[in-house]
Order: sequence, then C-alpha cells, then structure tokens
Amino acid sequence: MKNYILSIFNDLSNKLDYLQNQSILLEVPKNTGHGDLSCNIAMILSKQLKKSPREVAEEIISSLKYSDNIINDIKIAGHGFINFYFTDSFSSKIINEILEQGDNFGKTKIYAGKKANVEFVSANPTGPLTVGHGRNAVVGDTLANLLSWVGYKVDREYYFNNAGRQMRVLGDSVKLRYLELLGEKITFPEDYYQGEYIKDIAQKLIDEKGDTLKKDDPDGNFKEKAENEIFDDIKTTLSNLKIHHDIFYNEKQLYDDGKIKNLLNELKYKKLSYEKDGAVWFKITELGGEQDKVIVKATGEPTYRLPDIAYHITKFERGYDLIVDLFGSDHNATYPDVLAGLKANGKNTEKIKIIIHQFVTILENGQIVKMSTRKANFITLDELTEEVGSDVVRYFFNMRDVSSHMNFDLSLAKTQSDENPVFYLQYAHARICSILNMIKDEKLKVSTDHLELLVKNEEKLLIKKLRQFKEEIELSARLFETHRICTYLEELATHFHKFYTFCRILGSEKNLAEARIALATATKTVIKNGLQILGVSAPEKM
RNA sequence: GCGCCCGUAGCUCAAUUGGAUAGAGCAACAGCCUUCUAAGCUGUAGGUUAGUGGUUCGAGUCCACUCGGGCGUACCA
Repeated sequence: MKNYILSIFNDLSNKLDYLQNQSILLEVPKNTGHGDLSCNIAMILSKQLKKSPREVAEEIISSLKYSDNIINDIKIAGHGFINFYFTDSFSSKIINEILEQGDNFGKTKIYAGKKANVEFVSANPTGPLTVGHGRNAVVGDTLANLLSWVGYKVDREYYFNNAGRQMRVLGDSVKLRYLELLGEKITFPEDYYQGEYIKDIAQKLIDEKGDTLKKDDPDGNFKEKAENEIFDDIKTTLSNLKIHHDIFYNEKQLYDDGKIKNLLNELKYKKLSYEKDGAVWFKITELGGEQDKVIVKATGEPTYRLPDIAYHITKFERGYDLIVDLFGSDHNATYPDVLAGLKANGKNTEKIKIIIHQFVTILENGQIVKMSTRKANFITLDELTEEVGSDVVRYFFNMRDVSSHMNFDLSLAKTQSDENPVFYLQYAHARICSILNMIKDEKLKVSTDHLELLVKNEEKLLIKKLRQFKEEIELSARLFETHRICTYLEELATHFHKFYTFCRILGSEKNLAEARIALATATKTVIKNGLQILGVSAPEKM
C-alpha cells in the first residue's frame, strides 16, 4: 500500500515541480486515529516554499489523484501531517494474500541471488559455552534466518583456533588432572582451567588409555582429546538451541594455505609494515588508525590480528556479498584493525557489517554472577536450556536490542518462566489452532467471500497489524535487528487476544463466522512465520 | 587518561531512525470464566526520558559538556 501512495505522488510530481526530486517518506502512525499511513512532506517543504505546512498540505492533497476503491480519506492533521485512510475492502485483501502464501508469507526476494556469511559464536574450544555466549549464539542464528527470509543465501560460520597459548594451557591442565587422578601429587596453577570438565576429560583418557600417557607431551594427546571433547560438547549445546553451523573454519588452515605468508608479504611490499624491536608492526596510522600494532611478535609468532585479517580476506574470496560478524563488546577494539587490514588489501569494507552486542549481566538471587571460563565460575548455556527450554532461551536473547546492556535474573527465569512473553505469543497460536479444530464439527470453513463483514474495531486493528509484517521483516533485516520481530509479534498477539475476547466465531452468523475464521487463520500463519524466524516453536496446544 | 556502548514508570525493556498525547510486560490496586484454552481480557495508578545547554517547524533520538554504569585500551584471543 505504500507503493500505491508513492505512485500517486510520482504522478503528481509532474504537476507540482517542487516534488520532483523529493523523496517521500511514509510511516505508520503510532496513534491509530491518524490513519494507515502518514506523510511529513508538507512540513519539510514548508520552509523552502515559504508557506505554512498546512497550506502546502492543502495544495498537495487537492492535486492528488487516487482511486476511491483504495483510499477512503486523506486528512491534514497536527502541524501538517498528511494522513491516508484506506478503505476496509482494500485493507482486508491482506487476508487473501496471507492465506495464499501460507508458510512463505513474509518472505521477499529483495536480496535474491546474493550470498551472505554470518559468523557467530566462534568461541575457542577451551570450555563449555556459558550463558554469556548465549546472546551471541541466538542472535547470530536468528540474524541468519532473517537474512534468508529477505532472499540471501546464507552460510553460518564458526571460526576457531586450536593453537596458541590458551590451548596449550588447556592441554597442560588436562595432563595435570590426568596425573592427579593416577595418584600423583601435583600443584595446579591458579591461572589454569579450574573446571570440573577438565577432570572428566582426564578420566576419559584414563578409561581409554590407562596410564600409558604419563610421559606424553601435553600438547599432543591431551590437548587433542580436550579439543574434541569440548567441541562435541559445544556442538551439542548449540544443537539443543537448534543452531547448526554450515562451516567450521580453523585458523590453522590460513597457515596451511599460505594465506598468512601472502598477507605478510603484501603488507611489506606495500610498505604498510616495518620491523622494530624484533617484531613486525602493521602501519595502521598510515590507514587512519590511532597507533601501529604488532602483527608478528619477536618470538616469530603472529598476533591474532594477522590471521583475523587473512581470515576475512577469505570471506571476500569466497564470494560473499554480505559479511556479518557478531562480536561481544570485548572485541570492540579489535575490529578496526581488521577493517584497516582489509582496506590495505583493497577490499570493499562496505560489504562487512560488524555487530557488537553488549554483555548480559547475569544475576542470581539479586547478585551479579561474574563469568570466567578459566576460573570455572560459570553457568553453562546447556544448564539454562535444560532448565527453561530452548524457546525461552531463544526468545529471551532475541527480544532486546543488541546494544542494550540487559540483565538476566536466573532465579527469575527458573521460577517465573510463565511470565516470559514467549508464552503469550505461543498461547495466541494455540488458541487459534484450538478454534480451527472446533469448527470442523460446526460445518464452517475458511472463507474470504465476506471479509466486508469484519467491521469491529478489534478486527480492523488486527488486519492492520497483519499488513505490517512484511515491512517489519524488511526493516529488521536491513537494520540487523532481531528484537523488532519480537516487538511486532507481541503487538500482533495483543490484537489477536482482544479480537478473540470480543469477536466470537461460534454462534455468529455463518458468513461473519467464516470471515473471522479467515482472519484467525491468517493471524496464525503470521505468528507461526514470525516464530519461525526466531527459531521458536509454535505449539498447537498448551 | 583515551575509545566504543548504555542511562526511559518500583523492576525488565520498547519507541517506525528527527514526528503527533513517550508505550508494553512484570509488580500494585479494582473488575471479567453456565458459550471457541483465564498462560487471556477490561480499568486504575505509576514519567522533569540521569542533568545542563545547543541545533529546528518538532529532540528520548542529533551536537557539546557534566554525572553514573558496562567493555576495551597487550609482542593475550
């Protein structure tokens, strides 16, 4: 319907030349009394035309040519808003559209033919995923869903590193626990991995190999076993949240393929690197950065920056049109270096969308729980999922803007999970399913033959809300904001519950009952599709 | 110190990217089940949008400063 208004404005621009190169912004007013769509163009042009906004609005409205079948009324309101009111018959056509498209309603082809890569989680296999990782995991997966709804072919990617210092410490930790379990006296350093899971891994090694590994290097069997066990665990945790990655990219491959070496040579050739104090420095100041950074340590080992840049170059080489990185706020200082590196490599960094999400403060009984994998002070994501279920976890992490520093009270989540808004949505869906079961016995069917009978306020508002679904998806995808889907669905469910309360189906006259069934069925489809994007189930019974 | 993020009802958070009277859910109070699921609905109460100034037709949103909180600020990742 936006398109229709834009088209009549376009026709008008031939007549009023000040509309020629003016972009027309239309929005759905908050206040339902202000119509279906609202335009602020008169206020914007008022200064330039030296007329009051209302005068400009008058002039525009009187020249607009439109069909009475589509537009019922156009009014000037407030300081000079032009409000459009659609006819009921035009508005309710959305029900037909939803019923025809079913599970596909809401999908668009805006970005059809484009490839996107969404990298998320990317935790190194040093321990189980914690509640702290939950937000990243859930939002990343949902973002991937959202992008595919607007037409992208999406790959979900997990980047990890099984070399380096942390992994060595991990291997050492397992070996010490192994020796300990075999009865040897050990001293376990404070900065080693303290978690119980390390002992479990050591025990498994004893079960499998006995004491034959006593003399082994911790970097061998111990590290490898730890990595495999932990990775299996991480994948299970993700799978419990219905998250599956398409690609697991090992940093090691960058070395094997010579990508690191190539990049190093290139930077040297372009005079963007230099040697100082035995280390190799990346000349970030040359590229507009704050200060130069070390990319190869004096020990000869690269810092994380070099592989990070090389890794992102591969994403370009792999042909993605959109590259999404989802990081926690602890990474906010690192991505500018990566972008600088990509620019140095001649890549178009516009293709990259870096999303930084803020941390979730975990509370238990009102106390802040500080999480640390190394100190084994954490609540695992698995424990949470088991406790409250995948739907609640997914909904909870999706429902807020990633830039918000959200609080998560575990005790509240466990004891009062009924109050989670996800149940409100699911309940609306279940209620509709229940009605649809019931009408089979009443010889009623879904029919759009008499949608004109839907004239009550609750019906009109529900229809209006249904109309907004597509646009909400497009906006959410464009802004990379999953929480908008939640906000929308909550509003939709509210309108449905009101409709349910005031507009009965059983007992109404047949044509009206069937029109209402059509409306309810359309609502069910939209709720289900919305929940589908969020990765939350739409139960038929509750 | 510097950089990024945040500060909205008692609590958890929205607010169509600068729009009209700042909205939901919890919690509180008062109502609604002999008819499609009461995990619902109706109503009441709750606000100087941390503060001060600025930009303009119009600011929770943009700019400056102040206060308060989170994350960074490695030859760790």
